[in-house]
Amino acid sequence: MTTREQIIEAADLLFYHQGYAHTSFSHIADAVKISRGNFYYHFKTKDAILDAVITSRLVFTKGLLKQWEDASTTPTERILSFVHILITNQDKIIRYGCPVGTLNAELAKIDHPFQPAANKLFMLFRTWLKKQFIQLGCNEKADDYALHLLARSQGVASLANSFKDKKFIAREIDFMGEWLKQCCEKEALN
Amino acid sequence: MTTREQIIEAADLLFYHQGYAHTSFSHIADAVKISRGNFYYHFKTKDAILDAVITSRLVFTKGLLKQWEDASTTPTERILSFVHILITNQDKIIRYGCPVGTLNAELAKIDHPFQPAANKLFMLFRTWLKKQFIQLGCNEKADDYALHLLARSQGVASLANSFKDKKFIAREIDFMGEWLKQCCEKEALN
DNA sequence: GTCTATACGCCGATAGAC
DNA sequence: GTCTATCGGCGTATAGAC
Repeated sequence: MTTREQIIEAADLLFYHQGYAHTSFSHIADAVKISRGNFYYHFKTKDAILDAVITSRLVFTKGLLKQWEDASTTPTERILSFVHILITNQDKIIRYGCPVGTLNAELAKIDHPFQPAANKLFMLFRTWLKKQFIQLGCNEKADDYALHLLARSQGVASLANSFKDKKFIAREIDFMGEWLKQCCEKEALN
Repeated sequence: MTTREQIIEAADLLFYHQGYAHTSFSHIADAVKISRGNFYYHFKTKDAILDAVITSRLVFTKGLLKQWEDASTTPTERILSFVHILITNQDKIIRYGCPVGTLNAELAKIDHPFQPAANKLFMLFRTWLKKQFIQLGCNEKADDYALHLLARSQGVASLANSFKDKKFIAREIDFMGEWLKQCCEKEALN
């Protein structure tokens, strides 16, 4: 792995764990075990690292969605794959929150020029979920439902992070499963 | 209003608008129009201001809940009062997110000793909502429903902040109203 | 209570040797 | 490509005059 890739990986993790504002060049340089001076050979500004981290996360997320796409045959199963990241990543979520949500919130708060770029991460999930709901037959409401499920997941991540409660996550996943079932039944009537 | 109170008010606003980490003594001193030196007469450390701000928000929130309690006669109406802050404060939420959620997220991320104190704000809403659901007749599920509604609100605030979308907020409020109606009907059957 | 002056460290960023 | 040395600015925090 090149030094540049190592920097992006370390910055990605530190931005998630400590937040963007709180992470300094020294933190990243220490993590990669290079000097601060060398650091500037690879990235001129802090924003340049953020840009690279967001791009890297976008690539990773596209791969993840593709993987869910290939692993399941029905849209319901695919939507449940999305919901289940709350379980898979529950320890990290309880400790650091949702990586997408917390980055967006932080950048929005300081009015950072890259907030729209970070929002593309949400957009990936939104359009992917919308596609699944269209396949379920909810044509006009597909985008509304996609945003709804995204919001529910964000809310669960946010409260799980504040209350440090795993049982709450499990309960909410059940609620989301019931809601999804209701959606399917409603569509079956039409 | 005393200088101390002015400082707390200015810090409260700045912590909400810019975040805790990003707000410096200079920012607050400028807002109150006092010198940095004078500042330290009132608060020795930055954490001391945070402590005062959290206490102030707790007092304000208790007053708000009491107000909702007095203004409505049915638990359903009271719960809807809670839901409607998303509309009342929608401009601020779109710009800065939820003041409770974003503070909790920020403090959790830097592992700040006052994160549990900030979580008391969520706890106020949780126990108040639980009380309303008990009055609705959902005894065993009251706390689950309280956390559920809190999570839904957090999710809406989070995505509204990222996508800057008012129509989304209105739609989700409708969904929450439907959900609440379903809760009532379910209890009426028992 | 309020001010100015000041200490000291960490920040992002640059210059230049190897 | 990697390093050390260094800059100017801002951060928290203190001392002491008024």
